[in-house]
Amino acid sequence: MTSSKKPDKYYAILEGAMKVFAENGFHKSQVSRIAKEAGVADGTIYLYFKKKEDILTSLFQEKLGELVEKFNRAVDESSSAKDALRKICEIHFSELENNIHMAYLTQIELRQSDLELRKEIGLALKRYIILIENILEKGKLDGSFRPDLDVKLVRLLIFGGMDEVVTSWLISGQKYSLTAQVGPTLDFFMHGIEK
Amino acid sequence: MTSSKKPDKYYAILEGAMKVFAENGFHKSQVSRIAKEAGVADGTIYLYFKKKEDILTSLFQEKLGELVEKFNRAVDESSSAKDALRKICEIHFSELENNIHMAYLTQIELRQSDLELRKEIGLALKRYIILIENILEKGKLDGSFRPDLDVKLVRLLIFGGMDEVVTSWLISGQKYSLTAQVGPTLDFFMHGIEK
Amino acid sequence: MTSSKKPDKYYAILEGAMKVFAENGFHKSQVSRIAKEAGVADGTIYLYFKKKEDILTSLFQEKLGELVEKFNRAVDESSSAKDALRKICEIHFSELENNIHMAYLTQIELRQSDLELRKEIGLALKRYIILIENILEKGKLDGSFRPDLDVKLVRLLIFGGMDEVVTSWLISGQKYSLTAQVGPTLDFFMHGIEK
Amino acid sequence: MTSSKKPDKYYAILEGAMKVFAENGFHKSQVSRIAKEAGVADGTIYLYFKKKEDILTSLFQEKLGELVEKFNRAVDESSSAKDALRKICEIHFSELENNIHMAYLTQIELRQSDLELRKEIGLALKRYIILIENILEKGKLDGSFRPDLDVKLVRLLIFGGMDEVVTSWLISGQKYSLTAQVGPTLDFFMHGIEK
DNA sequence: AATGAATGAGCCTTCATTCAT
DNA sequence: TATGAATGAAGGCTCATTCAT
Repeated sequence: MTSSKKPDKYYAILEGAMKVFAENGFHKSQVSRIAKEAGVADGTIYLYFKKKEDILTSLFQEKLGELVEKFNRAVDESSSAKDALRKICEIHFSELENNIHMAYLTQIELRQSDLELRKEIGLALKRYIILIENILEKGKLDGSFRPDLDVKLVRLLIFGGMDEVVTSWLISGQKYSLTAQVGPTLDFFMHGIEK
Repeated sequence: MTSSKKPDKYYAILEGAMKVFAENGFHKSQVSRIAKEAGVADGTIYLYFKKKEDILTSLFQEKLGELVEKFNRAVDESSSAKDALRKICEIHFSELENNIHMAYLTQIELRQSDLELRKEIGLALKRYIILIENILEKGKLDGSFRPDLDVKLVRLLIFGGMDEVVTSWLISGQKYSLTAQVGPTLDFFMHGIEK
Repeated sequence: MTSSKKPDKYYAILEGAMKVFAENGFHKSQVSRIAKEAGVADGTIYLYFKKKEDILTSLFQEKLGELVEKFNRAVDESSSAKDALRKICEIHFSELENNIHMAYLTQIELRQSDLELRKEIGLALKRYIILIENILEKGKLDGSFRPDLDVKLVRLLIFGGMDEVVTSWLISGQKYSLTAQVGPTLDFFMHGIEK
Repeated sequence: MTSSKKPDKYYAILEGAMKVFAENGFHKSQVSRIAKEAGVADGTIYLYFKKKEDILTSLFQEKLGELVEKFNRAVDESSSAKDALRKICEIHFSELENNIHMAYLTQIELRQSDLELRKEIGLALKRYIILIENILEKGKLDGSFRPDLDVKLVRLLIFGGMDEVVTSWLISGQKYSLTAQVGPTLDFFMHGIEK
């Protein structure tokens, strides 16, 4: 836990930001609005964050940290590589389905940033991507996955596929169940489309 | 060609915008900078576009239109559903690999927009997504693809996978060949990861 | 008639301007809007008027010219100074009551101008003011008006009084009859308020 | 005093605006110029006023408020309706004669506004107009003024007359004494022009 | 640590005017 | 004369950030 000693206001600001960002998007969210939502003065925000953008990245890292914890625990408890992949997909979909603010944050707001910030976010995502990579490696080793798998590539195809499914579901207005897509998604990842 | 009769300045502005957006990102690109790049006066831009944002969406639709043309031609000439899918992936990767500005535009800039704009972009992307869907349907019909395929889901998994591969390649600094990923990508789409 | 040889478009532009100014006010009226209303191209306006402001002053002088004609004829036909003053007031009120566009122009738009333009307008108004002054002088001479009248001052008090009555009527939304005020107004001018 | 608790900067901005408006007119006065004159940053103005136009109306209401105070005190101390009317005219003329900036503001700048703003100004002026009306009513009651006086009309004739005298004096370049006009003006209001 | 009033750089957009045709 | 596409100066307003208290 890197953040265990951060003061309450730090989290209050992050919570306020999460709400305001989700409602208005990053560029249309004023710092003063976040301050009001967090119940602090405008200037106070700058005691905890250097720039407005830092709130966004901190928020992401904080939330992603929690998520990766869950992913790790699930993978540890899994009986096989295939089972681990299913758990990853289950958690990925269910966590975002059950937390719309978080979904907006990851699928919409975090994309609203320039290349530099995107790199930083990519860095934070790395832990998640590597988790998938490890599962793929394990599957290759125990013989359940193809031995010629390009793990660097496939981890992107898997992550990108899930990511797009979530974004599409979000933009559509969450009209259908996201978790119901876990089965068919896993199926595609495992067997592809060829008969 | 819906845009064949647009005056030269319209395209000059779009070209200027493409360059400026790719270099600085949408929010950090001044309209006056685009005007200078296009060789027109600031005000002239507003004879062709209502708002700054309209330049971005028009640019996207113009470029995507050209791309979809290429996709359509390739699919028409393809011998099978599998071949069509390969062509799609080939064009998707090669076009963006050979046009860095366009790649920045689609992978970075266009994501820097609020929900409303994202919906508009999603609408424009629909044509591409449906193209993929048609290929999947065709493969199901001729028996080369699994009969139980959820095309609505798989089209997203395929598009999302390719999209992520491109973004990752772009953010990494284009250190490796994107087109070299076509083979393994197709392989994953066809057979999945299970042995 | 100074304007008898002006081409049709000159008048078309003035008519268009009158309508547009009355609807939106001088500062919120675009030249292009006037051009459209007049059925000419934007640039054509500048063949007849040097600047946007010139349209306003020309319009005023043109219209005031017509009005002063009417005032002059009425005064010529009047039997006495008192009768002349009544006719002035009647025409002043009825002309504006029957021509709302003209009323907006004189009471609202023409005031929306800087000091320099105000002086020019004042100059155009001079003919009207002098008309009132002449009536006052005549009344002094024929003994029907007080011999100690300060005509330079009273002409302003009379004009200003009528002007305010019109403006008040206009701003109120023309809820009552303006011409019905002629009688009491004359009464005040003739006898004042003291018993 | 409704404004007694407004912070110093509020008044500093109003003073700056008064000067700048009087010198250049409302439309030609930049907000940044007012800020500089007031010794504050541009943005500070928007902490106290919503829009540029609000500075104008606030200025008017502040100043008119002060003036109406003076009018009220004078009327209270007056011995008769006629005396009250004289005091009104005296203050009206002398205040504007002794405060050229204020005179420009009321006679020129405040007229440079569209219908909507004019209505707002009319509303603010109401208090003054009603003051005159009350004097007229009082004079009718105590028998010193005509019993058949149309107070709603005459109050406008009186206000309009004085207003025009001030404007004319201002536009002429203040070449003569305005307060010297009080006597003859009152005379006209009391007896009219008939012998 | 906390405040929030104050700052001032920055920019999109409008629109009167011009000029090549 | 007439056009209308093109110009480009100009400025109101926002809002991330600072700093005196």
